[in-house]
Amino acid sequence: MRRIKEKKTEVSNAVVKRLPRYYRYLTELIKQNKLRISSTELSKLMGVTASQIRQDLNCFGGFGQQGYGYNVTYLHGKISELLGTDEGYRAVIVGAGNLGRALASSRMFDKRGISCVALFDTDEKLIGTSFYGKPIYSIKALKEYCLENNVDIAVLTVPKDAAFEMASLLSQCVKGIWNFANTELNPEEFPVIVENIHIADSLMTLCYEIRNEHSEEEI
Amino acid sequence: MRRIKEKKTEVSNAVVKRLPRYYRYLTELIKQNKLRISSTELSKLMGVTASQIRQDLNCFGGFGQQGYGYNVTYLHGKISELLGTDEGYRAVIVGAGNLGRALASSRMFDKRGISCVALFDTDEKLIGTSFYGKPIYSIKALKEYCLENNVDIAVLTVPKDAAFEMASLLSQCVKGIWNFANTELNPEEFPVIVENIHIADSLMTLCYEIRNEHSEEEI
DNA sequence: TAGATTGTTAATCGATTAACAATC
DNA sequence: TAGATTGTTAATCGATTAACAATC
Repeated sequence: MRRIKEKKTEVSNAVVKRLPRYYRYLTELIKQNKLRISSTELSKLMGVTASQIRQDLNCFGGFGQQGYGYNVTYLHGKISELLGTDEGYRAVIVGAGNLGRALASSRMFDKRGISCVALFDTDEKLIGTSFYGKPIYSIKALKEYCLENNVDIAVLTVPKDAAFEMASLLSQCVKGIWNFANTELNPEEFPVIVENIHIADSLMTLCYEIRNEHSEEEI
Repeated sequence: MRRIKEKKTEVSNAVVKRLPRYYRYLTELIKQNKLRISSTELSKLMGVTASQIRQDLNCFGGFGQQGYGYNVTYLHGKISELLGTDEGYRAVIVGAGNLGRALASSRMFDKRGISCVALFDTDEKLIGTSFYGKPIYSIKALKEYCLENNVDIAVLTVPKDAAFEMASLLSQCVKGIWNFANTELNPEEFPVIVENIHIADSLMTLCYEIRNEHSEEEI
């Protein structure tokens, strides 16, 4: 029998949510042919403290070198690994409406080592066609397709009312659901990883800030 | 001379970012004809503590009543107000690509009291046409249009390279920029409210979790 | 070696939770 | 009135920052 758990006292959610941002900045630095960077320099670029950067990275092990800083390519590689970009994850988009198609046409997946392999919909007019080189299949074929093709991730862009049922089905054939449907899927109810995304929440935050900025002046 | 500031010791960002979620749950409760709700009941529904709900709401004043709880419609109205849904904000979409059109076709804006009035692009083939009843204009007309039509919000869905220049222009004619471009606009550099949104970050978080869930088993 | 910068511990800060008096 | 539940203060918890010894 092996050891019980790897997790080094379980990395906090706050840290995990910052990883993609590090990933983006490091990708940019590589493009600029930057070879090394210190936590202080990166902190200025990103608008965070150097302490936070060192603390964050050390949750996963020592990626830097005293007196030198961090090797940009090496660090980028390590963070990519943490985020699973080298796992060759495969994704499908469930719901070929405007949002589903916008996601399908973006280079977001490719850039992160994920293959977006197909779309699924109920619309007979769409089934059998393709979009940006990706086939659109009937939702009836979804489960079988995912199991046979080792699909890891389902991007859920169906109408609210269909979301729960679809998530139940997907729980049986994928590892994670990226949910754009305008309803929250309670992660406890599904035996897979669920990430709910509510784009409009950020729009409302923006409105809150606009409103507050301007009401201050009136007082 | 009036008082210096309204702000009741400035509501924390953590609280503000939770408001849209309360808003969504309350909208749902109204649909279900629920008249009143206690913080305990709502906490179970949302998977947070009752303490947090009461604490959050009290940043903005007493919306409840001892011994009774919260009137759903009243509370929904108060939160709507905080989020500016009754301000009649007007938005334009800058960039009529797949994402821009997906946003333009969604009911997200209407549902939150925001009028999405037009799209802008550089593509001559699109200029002069309309999409979901919204006109598509040349980006050359952007500034003048925003000023003349009292546009409050610009949704930025242009390619990365054009984002900075566009944001500088928009700073002169709108109150807030909702930035989907794959680059971060430093809010300090622009004299308007900027909300950067990186959809793919949430996808990467999902990948991180999938990867960690499954690697645990191997140990 | 001297200088730089990490890794890591300890101190601080802020956010969350618990508790309960106020009051409907 | 008695019961329920808020508003609010105090206690706890966790996350961020500061400091510095380790070391490249």
